[in-house]
Amino acid sequence: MNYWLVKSEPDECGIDDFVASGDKPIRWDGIRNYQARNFLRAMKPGDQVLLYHSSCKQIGVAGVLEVVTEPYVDPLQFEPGSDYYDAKASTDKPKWSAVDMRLVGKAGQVLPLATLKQLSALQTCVLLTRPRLSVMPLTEDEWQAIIKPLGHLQLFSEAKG
DNA sequence: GCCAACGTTGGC
DNA sequence: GCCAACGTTGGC
Repeated sequence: MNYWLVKSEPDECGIDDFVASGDKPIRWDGIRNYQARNFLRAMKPGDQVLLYHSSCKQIGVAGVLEVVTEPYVDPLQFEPGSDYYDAKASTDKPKWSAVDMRLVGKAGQVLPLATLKQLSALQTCVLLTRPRLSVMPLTEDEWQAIIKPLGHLQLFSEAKG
């Protein structure tokens, strides 16, 4: 099993969207960066994923997701109306991939970026060393270092409240 | 293949 | 709104 971190603006797709979706997975699509895509393509069902909220009031880790499908062709690349349409992609030669994820749990509080920056285990973490990458792997040590201070996770049934 | 110009991400 | 850090594009 692998560990990952994905970034999203909560206005686009945040932890509360996963809470609202409950058991039903949400498609993680619209990745249009090759490095991020290549990491996404390495995802397997059962992999654990931290959801990071970016460009918002409370920047930081908001909860835990789980990969539920193998990576598959992102359909948005073929939809001319979509923000994620790619004229150079064809059904013969698709360029971009997506996976489905579902909520594992929502953090009681967002674990802020400022706190992450202080964790010694994260000093070499891709999150802090490589800006602008929206899908990245985490080592088990990095995962543990974030999960601990993240505290109790509300399961989707709880989080719905 | 090089590199300048431009666009995007994302924290502050 | 600003700007640093990148990635992409396109001329040559």
